[in-house]
Amino acid sequence: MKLDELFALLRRRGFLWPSSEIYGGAQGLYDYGPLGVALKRRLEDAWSAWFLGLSDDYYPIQPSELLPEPVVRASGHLENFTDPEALCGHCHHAFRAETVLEKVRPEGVDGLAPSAIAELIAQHHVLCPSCGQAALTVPAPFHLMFGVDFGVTGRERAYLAPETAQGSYLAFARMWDVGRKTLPLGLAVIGRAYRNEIAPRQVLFRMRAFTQAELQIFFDPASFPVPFADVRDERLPLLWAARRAEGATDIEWTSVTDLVAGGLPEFYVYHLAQLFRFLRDALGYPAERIRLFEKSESERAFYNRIQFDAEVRLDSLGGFREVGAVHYRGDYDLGRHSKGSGRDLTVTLTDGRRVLPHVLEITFGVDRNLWALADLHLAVEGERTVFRLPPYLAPIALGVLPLLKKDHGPYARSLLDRLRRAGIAAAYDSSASIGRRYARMDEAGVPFCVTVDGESVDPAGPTRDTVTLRERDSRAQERVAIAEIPARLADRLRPPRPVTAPAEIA
RNA sequence: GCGGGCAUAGUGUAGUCUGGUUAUCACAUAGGCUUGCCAAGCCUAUAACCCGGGUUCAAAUCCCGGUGCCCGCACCA
Repeated sequence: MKLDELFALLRRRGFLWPSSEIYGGAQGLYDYGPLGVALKRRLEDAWSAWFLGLSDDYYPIQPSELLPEPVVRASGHLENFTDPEALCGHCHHAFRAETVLEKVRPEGVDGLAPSAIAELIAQHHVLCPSCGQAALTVPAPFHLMFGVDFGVTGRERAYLAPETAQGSYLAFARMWDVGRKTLPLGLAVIGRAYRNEIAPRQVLFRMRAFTQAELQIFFDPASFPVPFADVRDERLPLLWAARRAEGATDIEWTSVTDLVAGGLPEFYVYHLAQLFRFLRDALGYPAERIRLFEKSESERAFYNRIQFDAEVRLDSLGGFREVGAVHYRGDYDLGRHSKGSGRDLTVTLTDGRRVLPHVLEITFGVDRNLWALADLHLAVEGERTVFRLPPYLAPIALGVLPLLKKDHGPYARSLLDRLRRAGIAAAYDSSASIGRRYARMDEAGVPFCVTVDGESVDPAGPTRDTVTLRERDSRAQERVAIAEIPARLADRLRPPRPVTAPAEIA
């Protein structure tokens, strides 16, 4: 489906729409409606079930979304947007103003206002290094982070977190004390992050406020044991940086054991495989639409030693898009915050060694994956539109429909209540024809419907208290006793957990 | 930010060039009749000219400015 078409459908059904819509919309901001909220929550629950299920030493936390200025100074985020840029109005290339002006002003341009820099460029007739035209302009400084006044004096600054990871680094010391004082220690955050993107575009893929699910694993660089047997038979769809440099774009399915033999650390490959499995097995992305894109040294941030982005091929966005990643960040983060806070963040292990833990980060874009779920599972099949979400992700699990509103409505109402009490996210619909209602349920991704008919309410008959249970994907119907419904659906409404290898028996 | 294109009910559209009655049609939505398990039919209802200014007796229509979206480029620690 094309982007416009998919977005229109999601908006019409109340999954999501542009924020401040009645004012024409706010760029890069989106609101979720009832179905969107429910889908997002189930996606987050599925993520938690999977990644917290990897180890008893991985814990959820919920850090603040507001970071005091010293924190973002230490993390490096503050310095990274202070470089004024010079843009060429002719060829549209962008350059660091400092680079362009290094000959006429060797002391640098730090602290100069954009207007002052523009004046320097004009005075010295600086030409565009790329096309040679005198068309350089200096736009107002671009702030990646949203800064806010903090405290009553207004002199202190705080920033909306540009990534949730920082909260985990800040919480590490506390969680070390709270926990079992062993490594590895994983901290999982599902939270909002904020970036003042230059050009928000492509709906949920470039937002100014978005939700990330991230797992930061702190580990001893000398030893990070993982249950590698759990993934030993897995093959991963890789796109190597070196092969890309040669112009190749084809995916190479490679076994995880070969990856380890090729030099990647076992702990890295294990978690990369788990991310791949989550996308394929829990979110139901077709394996052939997933690829693991290795970032070359120049493409990744300097502190990332190994980075593969998990990408999914989406028709609505015309190609592969990043939906998650695994970063080996070394000791960069704790090192920066150790220096910035003045607090020693090294820990003493049981063998007496003091180490500054390294970080493995598994990051996952919640909104992006919500979009990917819609792109990959929402299908127009002739007259029919079906949202084939895995049942445990469906916003509504069960539709309760009276075949005839008058005759079966009251019974269906009380059935609805009973099923809700059993913990099933059920919805009632009595309007229009039964076929139309099934169609609406299909479009909203409801995996199951029960229909109350004359047989259900027949006081004497043997079919009393039975209903037809309809499955979205097959449209098959079956007559079942009401009492059996919760048990029948329970397994299919629970998100999957990572598969573990059977214990080896000596 | 730059270049190009687009903007009419919830969705898709007619009307715009060539200004002129109450803005077209379909689907969707709500209620009713009918119907007894897959978007059937009939009746009724709700609902739109992106915003601001200008020209004109009169603007959805012409002009200017703005905003938003789409595509490409740039940007995306």
